[in-house]
Amino acid sequence: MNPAPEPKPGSSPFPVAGHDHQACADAALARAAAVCARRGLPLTENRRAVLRLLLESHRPLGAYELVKRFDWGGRRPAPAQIYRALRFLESLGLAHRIASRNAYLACYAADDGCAQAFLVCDRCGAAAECAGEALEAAARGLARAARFEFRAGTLEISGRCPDCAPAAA
Amino acid sequence: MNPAPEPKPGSSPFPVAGHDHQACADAALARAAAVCARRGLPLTENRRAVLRLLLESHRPLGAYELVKRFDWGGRRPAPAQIYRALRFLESLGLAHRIASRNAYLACYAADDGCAQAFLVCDRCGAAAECAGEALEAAARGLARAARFEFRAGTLEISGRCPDCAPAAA
DNA sequence: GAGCCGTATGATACATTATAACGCGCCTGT
DNA sequence: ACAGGCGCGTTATAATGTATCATACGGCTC
Repeated sequence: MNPAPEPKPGSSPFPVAGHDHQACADAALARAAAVCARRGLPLTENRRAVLRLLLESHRPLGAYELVKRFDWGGRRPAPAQIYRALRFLESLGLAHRIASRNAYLACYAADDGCAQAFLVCDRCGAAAECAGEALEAAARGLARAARFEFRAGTLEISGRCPDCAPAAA
Repeated sequence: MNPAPEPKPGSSPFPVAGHDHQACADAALARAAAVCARRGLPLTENRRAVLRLLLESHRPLGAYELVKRFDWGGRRPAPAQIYRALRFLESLGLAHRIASRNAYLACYAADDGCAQAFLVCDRCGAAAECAGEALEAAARGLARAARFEFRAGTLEISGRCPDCAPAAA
């Protein structure tokens, strides 16, 4: 749906202006390992590899894009392989599915069970995750008003990231 | 992803307790006709039929579910037919895509360009659309904080509708 | 160590969801 | 009339996601 070129190397991946990509990815990987350890679940080579790809991209990637990028000594994994890793990562909150794009984004900060928001740039595909009390409150308020039992909520916002906003429509 | 039985005939389609389904659908169809007329776009037989199916169901339907239900004198339309109608309806805000379900829901109230929310029952598949200032404000607030140019936002909340909440997990 | 069980893997096939492409017919404006 | 645009109907195909099954590997008990 979105051929979206990789964001220009120089430009920030949009959430933060001066952003140390490598440090950010390393930290997230370490955190992921800790999360898995705490739960006694293995962060296997496959899972780690998929997470690394997501972290390196810093934007949502489709499952088949992951298949393409997965360099596995010449061969390529079957889709199921990737989906299994994604499901695992999602179940632990280490990655999120961006439903409106059929794509998956690595998680950089743990948020348990609360409504989350994703800002996805229409132009370059960059995405940021965020959450806040206001969103949480709004989501729960809407649910309560409808006598609906809230379980989880995801807000997906499309628009233009700071790098792309000035550019032509 | 969700075989979801049609909600029991007696049970309310969840947003409202005493809900006149027929009147609601008729009103929505009339409103749709008005919207199309105002824009000078034809609400053709196909489009009307698809919208009617969505309205009659009162819950999100997949495109292929619409294909199956589309009674067309014995034959069945090709998916493209349905997708065209859906795209048209969506572009006019007469239907919405529920990305997390790959399904489409008829719209019962016009909301232009603001953040919308959908409450979708995990169990029976019933769905309600709602919107509110709090959500709108939260969405715009998150975007502003990230220096992100807001275009549109959709909040999809999963949980249990009033009919299903009391039922076992 | 031998057998057993649970989980993750690797592979094939398949299901589901969505779009591309093309020609036809209908309407509309001139 | 007739040219152009649009929606339709159709075929084919792309993109996305799952089911299934056999295997491998690690930990456990005996």
